[in-house]
Amino acid sequence: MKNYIKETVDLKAGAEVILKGWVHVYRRMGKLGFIDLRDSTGIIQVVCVPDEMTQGADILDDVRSEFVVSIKGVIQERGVKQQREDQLTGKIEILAKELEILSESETPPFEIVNEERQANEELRLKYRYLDLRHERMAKNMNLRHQVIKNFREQFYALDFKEIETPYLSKSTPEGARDFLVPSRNYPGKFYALPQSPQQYKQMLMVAGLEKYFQVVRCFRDEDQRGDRQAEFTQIDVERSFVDQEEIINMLEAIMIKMVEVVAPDKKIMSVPFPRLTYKEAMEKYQSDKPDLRKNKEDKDELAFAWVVDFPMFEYKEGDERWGAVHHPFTAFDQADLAKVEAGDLGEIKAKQYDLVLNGSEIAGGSIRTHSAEILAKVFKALGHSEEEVQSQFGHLLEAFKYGVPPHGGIAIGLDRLLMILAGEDSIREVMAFPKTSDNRDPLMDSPSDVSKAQLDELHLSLKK
RNA sequence: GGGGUGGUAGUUCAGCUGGUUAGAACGCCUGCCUGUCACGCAGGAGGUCGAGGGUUCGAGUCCCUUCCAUCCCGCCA
Repeated sequence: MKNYIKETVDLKAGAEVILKGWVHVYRRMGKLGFIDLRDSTGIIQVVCVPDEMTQGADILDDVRSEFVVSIKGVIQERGVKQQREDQLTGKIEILAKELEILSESETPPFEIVNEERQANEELRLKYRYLDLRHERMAKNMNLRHQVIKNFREQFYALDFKEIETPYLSKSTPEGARDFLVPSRNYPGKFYALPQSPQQYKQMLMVAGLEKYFQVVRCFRDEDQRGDRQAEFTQIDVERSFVDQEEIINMLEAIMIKMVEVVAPDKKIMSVPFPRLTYKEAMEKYQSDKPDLRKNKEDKDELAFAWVVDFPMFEYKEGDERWGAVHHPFTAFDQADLAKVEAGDLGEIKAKQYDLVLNGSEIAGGSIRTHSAEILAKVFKALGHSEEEVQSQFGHLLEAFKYGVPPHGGIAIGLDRLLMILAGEDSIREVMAFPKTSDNRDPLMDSPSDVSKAQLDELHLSLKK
């Protein structure tokens, strides 16, 4: 057992403690040794005076940065001149009685103590376990934990059920490229990693769960950006018997409370969140994710805004075909059904809503079309053949024949939200093990070659 | 797929119109130091200047090729 460093501030002078952690900084003053000891909860100064030590005085010469050590000692108040107001443990220190080296460390490839100078990202990712020792990264990981914990608690309190959906799923034609997983048992067939649990959560609504949420990984095989990763995390939410207004109000309340609890120093610009139509946003800000901050330099400013009334369909110039702006399951006004049937897709508004924060889209959702009949018309308007629709969406259309509640939902882009809360410029700074901009993982060295035997088992051969 | 920027010590960088032995800071190693706190002081090690080719009396510097990194556009229902 050990005492955690943050607990030491609650103990009285003279109390005996056993601390275990990493040597953050080691200062040698002749025979004296000062160890700034770091553990997951903080940093505290340990004074090693050989005459006071019953064990380990002989290894004071051997201690180096990032060694893992165990220290038995007593808490003592610092002299008045030695007190440090800016540190949590700045008024106390540990007088070491016993020192033991539990594990040595080679000199790290970059400095852990110096936070200002960042090594290049490739190197940081290769030694991510060292990079995460940086105070800033440790803070970001803690923030990530706190935000997920807070969302979970709020959804639990609202009686939402947390249900997991499969990662081995089915390839879908719309949207981003899928990551494919070859099937061993079915030669030539593939699973796909989900771009989102969209269809599963809708079927959970058919199942009668009414309130679902999940902290879920999503996968999209597209090129990366500062705010985009091939795999990322969503807080995915779906609810039955709701309209757009109810989803918006629910998420807005959750978001406000989360900020209050987790990031109390942040200032939300306006409550309730402003609402703009897609048209207004494009006309006023030339963007469907406008940045409404007054002072863009102020990292504590949070300007949330809802963007609503998105167009249902858009013409994809590259592909020369119509596609759904959000996805084909998005609902639209019944009055526009005739236009859909006629293929007049330009002016139809979707029951879709995006939550924007400081110029980033951090959540998006819609009310879904729960009529198999209407969905079939949408697919037809988008140019999907009967067979295609049956093979890709047949299961959902089938499900909708058995008493489907009206439903809708939203998904929060957790990483982007965290990026903004942490004041980071890249989503990678709030992910423990992100990939590089070209989708590699320098730490695990993936993607990697696989053996001929593995390929054979999967009925695959590589093109030359 | 396209464009921008970059690659010099372990790390972050400087290195001018080509010119003598390629520098700084931090880190690392050795020694000194009983109140330091990113301690200090003294000394030291550490470089195929991404790689290959070319121009030149001479290339870290100019040219070509190539590799790598990074940001953006395309792409991201």
